[in-house]
Amino acid sequence: MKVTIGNPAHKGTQENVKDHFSDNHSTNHYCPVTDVIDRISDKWSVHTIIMLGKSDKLRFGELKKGIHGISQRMLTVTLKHLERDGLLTRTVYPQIPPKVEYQLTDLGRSLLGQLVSLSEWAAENMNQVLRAREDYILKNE
Amino acid sequence: MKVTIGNPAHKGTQENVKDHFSDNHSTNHYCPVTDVIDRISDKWSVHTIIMLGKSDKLRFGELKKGIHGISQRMLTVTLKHLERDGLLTRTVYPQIPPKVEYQLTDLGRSLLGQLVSLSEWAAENMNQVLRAREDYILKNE
DNA sequence: CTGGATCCGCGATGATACTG
DNA sequence: CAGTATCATCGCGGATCCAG
Repeated sequence: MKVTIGNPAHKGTQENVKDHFSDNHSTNHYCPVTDVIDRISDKWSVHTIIMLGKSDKLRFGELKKGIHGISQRMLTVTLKHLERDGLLTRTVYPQIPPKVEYQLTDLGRSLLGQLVSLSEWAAENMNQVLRAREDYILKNE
Repeated sequence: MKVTIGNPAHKGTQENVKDHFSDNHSTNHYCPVTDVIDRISDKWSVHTIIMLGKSDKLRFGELKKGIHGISQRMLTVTLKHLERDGLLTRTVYPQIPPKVEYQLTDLGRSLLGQLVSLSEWAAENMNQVLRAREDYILKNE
């Protein structure tokens, strides 16, 4: 079987899948795939990165206002995680009232590229997914 | 909704981000990004898709054995979700003992491409992330 | 062999109140 | 403005038992 990949920049995909799979499941050692999944498994992280990808620098309040539905606490936690992982920088201006700006690092922007690619996939294929769900419901009743 | 098609790589990223951002946060309507995030936010889904991407067709037991750490229940739930969303097919062979085979659909394989790309990003950049974490720890003590 | 059904603990998350 | 601290909840996911 041959896997057809949309991104021509990567060759030998089948082997890569195998490699990553081996890394994931054959040992109990550190697994980069699991790690990155853990990072983006939190939807707030994804929304935050995409948000910063749009606007370069943003303040805490701007992020809170822009990311629909996020609580103050989760925004704080999310930003701390992303900063810890080197995906964004946190700049504090020592003034009253406080001002803090967040900005993607180069690393963060490279991940942004992946997430945009993923969101494009979502936009292109969501109709198929929705139709599959309808068929599934019809089939099981 | 307009989406820029083609190799996403890193060109034109800013504009695409803006489009998707508008879709995501400016309205309360259906959001494909949130939807796809919900799908891959579950690490078992990702592992399952990658697993199937490696081996074409797999039986329940083979998946269970291959995906390290997954429980029977979560594998069942995960497979049901993926089938419902049209990402894989479930083929039952009416025999005793039962035999069920799972296989990615074309849609599933196209998502596999995205996930492989993401895992490649993870493999290439995990060292930077790990170093950032160490620095973060050192900085905060 | 391939699940379905049930119970349940725990971590993630939201809400709220408070602070420099 | 930009958080911190605390509490309550709620759903994910593991364990277990059962069935076709």
